[in-house]
Amino acid sequence: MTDDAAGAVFGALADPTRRQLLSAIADRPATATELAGALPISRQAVVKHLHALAQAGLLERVRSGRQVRYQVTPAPLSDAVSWMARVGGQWDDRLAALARTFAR
Amino acid sequence: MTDDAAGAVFGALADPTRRQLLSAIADRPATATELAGALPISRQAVVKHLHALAQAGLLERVRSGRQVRYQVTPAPLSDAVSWMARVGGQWDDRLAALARTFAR
DNA sequence: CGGTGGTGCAACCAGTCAGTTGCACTATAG
DNA sequence: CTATAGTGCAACTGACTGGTTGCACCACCG
Repeated sequence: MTDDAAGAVFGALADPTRRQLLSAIADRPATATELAGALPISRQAVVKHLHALAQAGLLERVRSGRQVRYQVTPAPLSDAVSWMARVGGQWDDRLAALARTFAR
Repeated sequence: MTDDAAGAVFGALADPTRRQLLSAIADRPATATELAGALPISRQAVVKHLHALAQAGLLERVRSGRQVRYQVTPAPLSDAVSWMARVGGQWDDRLAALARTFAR
C-alpha cells in the first residue's frame, strides 16, 4: 500500500508555490535564499515550503559551508503515478499502460 | 501549459477522504448518500468532497430521477502525470518514459 | 393528494496552513 | 577578532477548509 506516500506527494504538490519551487530546483539546485529572491514571498515562507517538499521525500538537503542547497529526489513521484494509474487505468489506455509500468 | 489543471488535480487528491471516494467511485459509480453510508462523515461532507473532485474534472454528475450518481472521468489525471514527468524525467528513467507518452 | 426519501443551500465552528516578523546562531571574509 | 551573510527557530496573524447542523425543495409511491 503506497497510498500514504502518494498522499504526501499530492499534498506537497497541491500548492502552486511549491510546484514552482520544485520545478525551479529541478532545473538547477538552489538555496532557500536564492529561491526567495525570485519569488514575492519571504525566505522563511520558502523554507517552510521546502520543508514540506522534503517531508514528502521530493527534496534532499545538502549542506555546504554555511549554505544549504536543495536538490530533487523524484522517487516518490512514482508512488503518486502508481496511485493514479490504479484508479484511472480502467478507462484510459495510457493510464493502463502506466499501471503496468509502475505495478508493485 | 497544463499546470493549472495539474494543480487542481493535486489539490483534489491531497485529501485522503477524497482519494478514498474517488477510488470507491472508480470501482462502481455511486450517489453521495450511498458513499456517506460507508464513511464516518455526514452526507454534506461527502457532497463537498465530490464537488471538489468534480471541480478538478475527475468526476461527472449524472442525474437519474431524484438521485444523482457520480462516475469517474480520468482525463485530468493525464495532466498531473505529464507535470510530474516533466520535473522528474531528468532523473528517473520510468518518469522520462512517461514524459514521452504524455508529451503535449 | 399527502408522505417520504434523496438533494441542495446556507450558516457556523474548529483546526490547519501560508505568510510575516523578530531574534539567535554559525561560518566565512577582511 | 569583528563584521556580515546565510541559516534556523519561535510566535503571531489572517485566510482557507473539512466538518457539522438545520431547513427548504423536489420527485416518486401509496
